[in-house]
Amino acid sequence: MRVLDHTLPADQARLLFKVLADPVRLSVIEALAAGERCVCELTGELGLAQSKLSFHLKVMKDAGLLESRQEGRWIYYRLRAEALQTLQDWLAGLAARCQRPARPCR
Amino acid sequence: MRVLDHTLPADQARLLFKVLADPVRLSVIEALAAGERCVCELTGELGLAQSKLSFHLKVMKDAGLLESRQEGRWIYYRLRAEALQTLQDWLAGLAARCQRPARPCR
DNA sequence: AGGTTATATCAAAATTGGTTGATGAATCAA
DNA sequence: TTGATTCATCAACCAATTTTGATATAACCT
Repeated sequence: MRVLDHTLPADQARLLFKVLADPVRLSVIEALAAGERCVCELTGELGLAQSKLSFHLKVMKDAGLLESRQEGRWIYYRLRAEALQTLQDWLAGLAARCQRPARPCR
Repeated sequence: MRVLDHTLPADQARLLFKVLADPVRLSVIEALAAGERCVCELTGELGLAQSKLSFHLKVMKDAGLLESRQEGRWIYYRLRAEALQTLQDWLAGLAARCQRPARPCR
């Protein structure tokens, strides 16, 4: 088994975790968990400056956590369930491996 | 339902995500997935400076992802499977409703 | 066309986070 | 009790990320 067999998926998971590790982004994510929203709704609901929200939406979209569609001058964002599933799978894999006793050190 | 019912778990989740968002910490986690280890084993296996490893172990422990026990002068760390489960549950909760289309924005 | 609204982008400033090397505390063994 | 070993902590430094305010772009309306 080569080291690289791991590092690639782990690194993809890591990028998603990084995205989830920010309070502003988490608040956006929780809002989107209730369903799709346009940017103007999110700024209102969450009380965020527009450029700030826009920055975080881009980070999340680039990481594959969100997708968007345009409708007139509004842009609607939603969570990508696939990305959430990827993370759940990664965590499940980790949890599966982590039940083992100690070897004494020394 | 009070706002705090959410914010507390979300914030705990956020701390766990932060922990998982770092490559050094991920390597520690993968090592610990194979079973409990003492600090000196981890420095060896992962080729990390001792103070660096110690810093990251603290971050992980504070977030509730690791627990430790002392045996003589060695300190053994292990993953808390519970924490992993918390995250999986949190992610599953998000995915449940996230595909609902938006009501059109005005 | 000209004005307005929704969103994105950018550069500078502010903040946060990680690394390093040195020092400290606790345990053990001689 | 001295010296060695294991681990934690600290401060200084450096790197990455976030925030802010300003400006750009594109769609829509009159």
